[in-house]
Amino acid sequence: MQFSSRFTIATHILLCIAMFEKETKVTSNFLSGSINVNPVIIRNILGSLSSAGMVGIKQGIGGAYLLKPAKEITLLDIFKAVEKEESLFHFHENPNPECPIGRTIHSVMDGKIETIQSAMENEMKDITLSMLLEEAKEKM
Amino acid sequence: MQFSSRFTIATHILLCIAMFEKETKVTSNFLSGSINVNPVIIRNILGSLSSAGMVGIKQGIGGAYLLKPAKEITLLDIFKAVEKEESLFHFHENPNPECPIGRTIHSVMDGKIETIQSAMENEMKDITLSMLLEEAKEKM
DNA sequence: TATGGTTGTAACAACAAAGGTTACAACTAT
DNA sequence: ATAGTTGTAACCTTTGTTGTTACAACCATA
Repeated sequence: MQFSSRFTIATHILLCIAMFEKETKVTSNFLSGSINVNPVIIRNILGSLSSAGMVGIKQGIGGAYLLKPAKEITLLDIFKAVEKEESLFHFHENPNPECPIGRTIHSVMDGKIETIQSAMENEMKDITLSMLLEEAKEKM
Repeated sequence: MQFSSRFTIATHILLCIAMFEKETKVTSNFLSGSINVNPVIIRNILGSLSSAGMVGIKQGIGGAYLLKPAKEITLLDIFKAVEKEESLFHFHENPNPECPIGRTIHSVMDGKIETIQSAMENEMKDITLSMLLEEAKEKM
């Protein structure tokens, strides 16, 4: 099982906006061309990024723009904008309370799962859009 | 998007084996009772744990047993036994090479994704089955 | 050697999520 | 008024998860 490509697409979208918003109108069609996925999917993801307060979108005339400096947008922000699940892990729901393990597994595992998820989120929190943009520019 | 419950089920299975293998025959039916899922699903997951060298399963007579001390089985071992995907993240496949971002995004993001995944795996590597078993016993 | 409790696996089915597509009303600078 | 755009609804296909029945193969034991 993998995270959906919404996360990498959303990151790609934000990189494109950060890169091009000064010189051109960044529409869903423009983004569709760079990312190579259907413009409707772009618009949906763009909607999530907009709900999360990262981008603004110009009605009618079209075009998306950053609402925050790239330095203040982290991979965690992006991830949370497009992946709505609270927990990474799906716990089997009805362990048998008459079994000593079934009765205790939730209280044992819940904390571990939280620790694991936090480790991942902390790593994401340390990577900003501006870092990615700088790296991309170096490699062009 | 969440990981399948195979991971928590597999952990539950191993805890049950570690807890009960001395006193009773741990069959898929026995496990099914504690975990409260279909025995066939148990048998499939048990098969993955067996392929990964963590448990042995007695043909004909039935019953599963640990092949390693609980101290040497980590949550990462369990996770890898039941989740076969190499990467946690699904990357959109065909970014446009004619766009400067499309051309570079893979080389920029691949390393970040690896870092994030490693952070998670390192955390999993530090939690052993014996730790979970001790905690469970305390809470009984 | 026949039995009975197991395992391993095939073959389904139901359901949900991801990803894609077409279509179109609503919006707005020009 | 027009033309380009957004937001969204309504589909579709594919894949993965979870659950189920069925049954051949296995093996300790009576």
